[in-house]
Amino acid sequence: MGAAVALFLSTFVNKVDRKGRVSVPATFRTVLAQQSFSGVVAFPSLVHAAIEGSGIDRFERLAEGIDDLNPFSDEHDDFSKAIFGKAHQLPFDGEGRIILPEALLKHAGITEHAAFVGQGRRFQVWEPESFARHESEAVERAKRDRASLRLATPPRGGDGGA
Amino acid sequence: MGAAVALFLSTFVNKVDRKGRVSVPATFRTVLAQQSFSGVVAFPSLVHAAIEGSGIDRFERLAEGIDDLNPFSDEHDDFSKAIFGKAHQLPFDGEGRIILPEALLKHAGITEHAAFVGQGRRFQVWEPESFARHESEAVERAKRDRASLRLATPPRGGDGGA
DNA sequence: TGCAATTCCATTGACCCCCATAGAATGGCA
DNA sequence: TGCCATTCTATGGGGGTCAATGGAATTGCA
Repeated sequence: MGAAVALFLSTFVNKVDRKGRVSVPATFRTVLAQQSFSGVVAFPSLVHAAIEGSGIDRFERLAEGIDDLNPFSDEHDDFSKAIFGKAHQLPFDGEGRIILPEALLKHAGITEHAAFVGQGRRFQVWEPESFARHESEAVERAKRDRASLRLATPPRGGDGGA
Repeated sequence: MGAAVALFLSTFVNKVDRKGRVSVPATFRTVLAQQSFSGVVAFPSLVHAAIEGSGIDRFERLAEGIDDLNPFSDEHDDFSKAIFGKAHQLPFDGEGRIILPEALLKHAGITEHAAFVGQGRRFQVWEPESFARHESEAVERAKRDRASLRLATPPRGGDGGA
């Protein structure tokens, strides 16, 4: 096997069992297992009904930035509460599963299945149907914005384009 | 045991028993137990009705920082009184509990339950309901200002780490 | 000797480790 | 090229362990 790529790619839907356990996709696991904490760090997305996930390394760096810059500033205090305060360390069990805490499940509306969506350096976990809707809406928005973008472009002198 | 993570994450609400004892969350404890003093250093927050907590190491660094910068300034004097003068060293008992001093309990309005809020390199202890109110505001502000967070994160290339 | 604080012990319930199974993917071999 | 063996992933379940909590016993101090 080649060197594992440190990126989270593609989407996997796994089952949440009766105990609340979910298998983290194997390709995600190989990225996460290399880090100083063997598991996932997860917190509720500030904008979506979804869970944001990444390895601990990302958080260590974030903490450095926040703490070193200004340990007593109010803005950083807010961010700390919104992110660190709501983050959870979710260790892998022997089979590479994690347990999603009640608060996160609720925030994302997850019950039976969880969709792991790769986003490069991090990933999100969604309720599958909710994600499907979000995805199609995103496409719709893209379409619409694309149109308005054209209308918005000021008519340049010269040729109108191809 | 996995590699210990040097970050305080999540929020835990624990009970304060009749003797004033509170269990420090186990994940916090593992961070704190590695340090030169096995316990918590706590002082009243300068801005909130909450207790600021961390390990002794961070406190020592803070002391160095303050002292090195300007040992004879008024600022230094004020800081020393506001923080060092009101700080307490709270040792763990055999079960990993601490006793919060009366002054700190009163400052935070804590009676029956205490919420330990992870903030990365440090943490805060709140009265749970009081925290719930504060938290939703903090999250709102964080949402609004979240663009600036990106600026705070140090631009780091992906280091593999060992 | 009495009060307060610390240490020790006990209980409960949640979580983690171990084992087991099925299906898919991979590789080897004829 | 097709079949079989091996490996790995996803999933299910049971039991041991540890964390949180309460109370008793012991120590220290006035």
